Amino acid sequence: MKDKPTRAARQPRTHPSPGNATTATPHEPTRRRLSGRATIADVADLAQVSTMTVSRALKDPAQLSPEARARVEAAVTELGYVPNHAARTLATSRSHVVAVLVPSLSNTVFVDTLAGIQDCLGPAGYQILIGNTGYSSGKQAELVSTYLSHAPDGFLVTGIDGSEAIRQRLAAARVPVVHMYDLSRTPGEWSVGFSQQRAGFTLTKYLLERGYQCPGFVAAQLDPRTMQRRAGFRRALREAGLDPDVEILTDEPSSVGLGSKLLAQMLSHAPACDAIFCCNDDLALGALFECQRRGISVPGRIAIAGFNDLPPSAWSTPSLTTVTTPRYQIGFEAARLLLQILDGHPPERSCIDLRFTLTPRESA
Amino acid sequence: MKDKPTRAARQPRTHPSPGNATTATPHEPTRRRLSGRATIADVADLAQVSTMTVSRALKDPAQLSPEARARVEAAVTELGYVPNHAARTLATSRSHVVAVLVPSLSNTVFVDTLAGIQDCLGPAGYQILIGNTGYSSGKQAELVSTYLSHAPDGFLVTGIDGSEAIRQRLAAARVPVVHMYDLSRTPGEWSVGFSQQRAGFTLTKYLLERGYQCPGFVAAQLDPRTMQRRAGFRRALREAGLDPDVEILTDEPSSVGLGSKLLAQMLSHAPACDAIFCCNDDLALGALFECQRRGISVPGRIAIAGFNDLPPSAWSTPSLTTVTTPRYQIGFEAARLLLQILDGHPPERSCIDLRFTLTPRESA
DNA sequence: CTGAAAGCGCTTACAG
DNA sequence: CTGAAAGCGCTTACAG
Repeated sequence: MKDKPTRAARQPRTHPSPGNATTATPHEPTRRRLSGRATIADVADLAQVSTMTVSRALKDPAQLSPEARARVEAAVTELGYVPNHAARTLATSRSHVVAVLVPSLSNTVFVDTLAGIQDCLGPAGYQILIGNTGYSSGKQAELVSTYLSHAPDGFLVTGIDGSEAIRQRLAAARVPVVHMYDLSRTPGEWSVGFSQQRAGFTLTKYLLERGYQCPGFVAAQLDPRTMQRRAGFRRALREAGLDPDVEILTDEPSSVGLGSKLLAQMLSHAPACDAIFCCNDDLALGALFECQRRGISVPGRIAIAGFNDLPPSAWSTPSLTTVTTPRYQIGFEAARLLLQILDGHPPERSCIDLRFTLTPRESA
Repeated sequence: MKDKPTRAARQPRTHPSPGNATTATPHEPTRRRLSGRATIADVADLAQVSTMTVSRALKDPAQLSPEARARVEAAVTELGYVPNHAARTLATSRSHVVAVLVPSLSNTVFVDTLAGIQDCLGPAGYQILIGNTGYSSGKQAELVSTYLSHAPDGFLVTGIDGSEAIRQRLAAARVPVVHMYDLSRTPGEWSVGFSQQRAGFTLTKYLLERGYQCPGFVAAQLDPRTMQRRAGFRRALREAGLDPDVEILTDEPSSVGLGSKLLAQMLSHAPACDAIFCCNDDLALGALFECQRRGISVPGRIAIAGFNDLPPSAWSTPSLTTVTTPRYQIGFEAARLLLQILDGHPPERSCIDLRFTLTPRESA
């Protein structure tokens, strides 16, 4: 009696009658759980092997004898067996979930990045939990806590930059974190992106080379990446001996409508401004619309440049000069880096620079 | 010996020394699991109650004596205890995960809907898994399978419309499904949205009332919702005794650039066309850009109307006449409906009509 | 109001 | 190449 295995004691189980070992023979309906799904034990019974053998068949079929493998495979398809993730997670303490924190989804920027993440992580069997922080560090902290309870295997984040407290919670949880979009200067911190500062510098240089005398900087949201672009703008102007303070900054959320508004402000506060560097394409598009509304010629009276190269920017009239950013690649490579870390093969460089491209078009 | 509880047999556990029952007294470091996280057993030990009492304290504190509750609460905060979702899922066969299938994230339409879903489901303790089907029914089938293995408590879907096979897999899994965006005509099927057909009809009627003689329909992607709008367009033209066949349809993915291209096609194929109904705002914006490029006056020579009222549409020059859709509300209400179903309190009506609004502006 | 026991479905050493 | 046992961390009846 004391040798009776736990499994049998836990629950009566109907077995296929011992006689029909061949898969072709019809057998009694296999017992299912409440969930309605077949379990690994059902497969094992039907295939006449132990649950472990089924487990092995699933993760490394080569380990089995051809016969056993064939029987397990047949049982799996016959029962429509799908592994239960919760059970696997509990047993392995690997959730195969990655938490992704992005500051916004309202333009295509981070959506492209998510696509890259999905394309890398999906085939590797990972699910992603997407948290939209709305550029708020309170929301960030909240999401980190929530996701931590799901025990993700890793985090992919944009814009944790602000809060030291959040960084510490993440460190305490000993979960690997890859930062996206900017290049980290903190040693030992993984990052995939490009130099926001250099991108801002490059675009501004371009404007100066085109002969604009008084470029201005227009920005909203004012997240750290935007501020880096601004730093690049200022550096270029200073190097050229020009006034770096022609700027309109607001922490309102970025939008096309806001771009219209900010263009108007720039025009009235700095009438000499002959070119504006908008910290993103949405703002630039709004600025362009406002110029059209007022009959102001672009780039004749004022040049307009954006940032990111969103899809509409190539089609507006005039088309928008901008900086093309490797958004999809950032997601894909950040995910790939995380996978390498999780597999115990971290690369040497902790900081992957994916670069940006200046894309001159008609507006500047 | 045989009475030794399983837990003790499984793993040696260090208890706080029996003497110091008060929470203020320092105690030995509590044992943690490999995962590094405290477990319910750790909390139980520290609070000197059973694990079940902790479990109760977490879900219904009122059930406990004030003393026990206080000790559990103190232990929870001291250990930073966070419940393990995988264990809870396994024990309850409720995953607290909802799978959401959307056809695209590349404009703000479904992003708004996701926000609504999050805002409803997040506070209720649910996580969402977001699947982007890319308007492909193959991808749909794939995502349904993948997500089914995560045993979501429910599905929120847009555009399963196509495949009967997918509908059946979902039905077989006995998981509740709420359809979003159109109103289902299939009895017993939950849906939250508005009548796409009526919306198409209403916008077309408006164009006719404004005196346009030869409206045309421009559409891409050709998903079922787009085709419903087209049906509304055709009905309105037929009722007016006009030719409903002025149309350019393509199954290419929708984009601003494509809008420019399709406007050009319409102009050359149907020179008499004096108003176009674009099946979404991206297409309409592209069409507008193309008119600007060609120096064609809008709405003078040709009127342009869009669909959805995306944020830029209010700001273009001219601003875009369109149909405003309750995208956020659709997500929120669909999620709320799902929650009601999961709680065993389904509403009587299976079909929730959230309506649309005609938004006339400058372009038509 | 509180607890002992068994179970959820899987995997990890450890044997053989 | 294959299996018995124990464990992952929680909850659900069932008792008292």
